[in-house]
Amino acid sequence: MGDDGQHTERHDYESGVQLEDGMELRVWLRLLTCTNLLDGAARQGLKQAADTTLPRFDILAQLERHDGPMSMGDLSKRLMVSNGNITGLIDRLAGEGHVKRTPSPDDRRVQMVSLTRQGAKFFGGLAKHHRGWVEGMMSDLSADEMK
Amino acid sequence: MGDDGQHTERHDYESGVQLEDGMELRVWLRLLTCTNLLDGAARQGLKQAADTTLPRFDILAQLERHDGPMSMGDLSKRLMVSNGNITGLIDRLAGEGHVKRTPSPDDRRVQMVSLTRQGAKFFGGLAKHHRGWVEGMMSDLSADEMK
DNA sequence: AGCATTTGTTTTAAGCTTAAAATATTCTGA
DNA sequence: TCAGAATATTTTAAGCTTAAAACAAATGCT
Repeated sequence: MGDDGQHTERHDYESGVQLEDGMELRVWLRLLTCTNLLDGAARQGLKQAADTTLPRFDILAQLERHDGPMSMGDLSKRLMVSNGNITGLIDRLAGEGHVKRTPSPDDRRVQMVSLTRQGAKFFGGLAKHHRGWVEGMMSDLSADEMK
Repeated sequence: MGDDGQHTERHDYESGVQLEDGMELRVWLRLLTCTNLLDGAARQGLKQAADTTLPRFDILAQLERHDGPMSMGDLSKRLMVSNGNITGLIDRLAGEGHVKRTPSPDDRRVQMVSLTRQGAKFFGGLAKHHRGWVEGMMSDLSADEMK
């Protein structure tokens, strides 16, 4: 397959005429493309390793770090995504038995979410795998650069 | 590439137990969150300014830059997304009158996509607006850093 | 107490994304 | 020539995401 014939193509838009005109725009688009690629790689890894997804991983990570139940709203704020989004993700994670919902005793509007034992165990293995992957990818960053 | 990676890890014992343990993972998650936020901001801007989306913008940008029809496959490779994805996006852009499909005369499997006059005009205004936005966001990057 | 506002969650509608299956067409080698 | 492999696109099923509407419950004000 001729997948690698990109060198010739790359030449024509990085050395083009309006270099300074669209510079920021191009950086921006390139940046988006890069993060999309990394994202895709992570997604594939999680899918293959444990048949799960990045958003679910994020939620498990958040719950594990918090060490105690969190409300739907807490999760929504912490992960900075819409609350409707959290509802669906927790539905699926609960269906898999990784988390459970418990109505708050203080406020009947609130659902508290916590890791099940199974979920904690699952995340343990997952984090180990994923950490290795991320470390490999970041091996060229020093500790300072990370900050 | 492994300049100083090992050294830093070895000397991290002084700063708490799990600091080095989850560092990369945390950087990774933070990074994802950040790009999601930027992405969301861009999405909102495009939505409000022109009732369009980032993926559609990307396609228009690609078509404008290429200056001539591109096949579905070209777009798919260039934007590095699945071809099924392109199909849907082009459907919508065509519905809006911004692009048009033309069967290739050479290969009856191929659909060539090109900007309509309306699409080119639309993208003109869009790029102007979006460039301003991106420039504002990148005002703290030097030209070297962009590369 | 009673009514309006606010807050927490879910539902809905629309769009983005992928992987995999289905189609249609072209290319290739016996 | 013609069957099988490769290529280009579309379709399908599933999941993620958001904004906005709908609900439910708590809070505040009079």
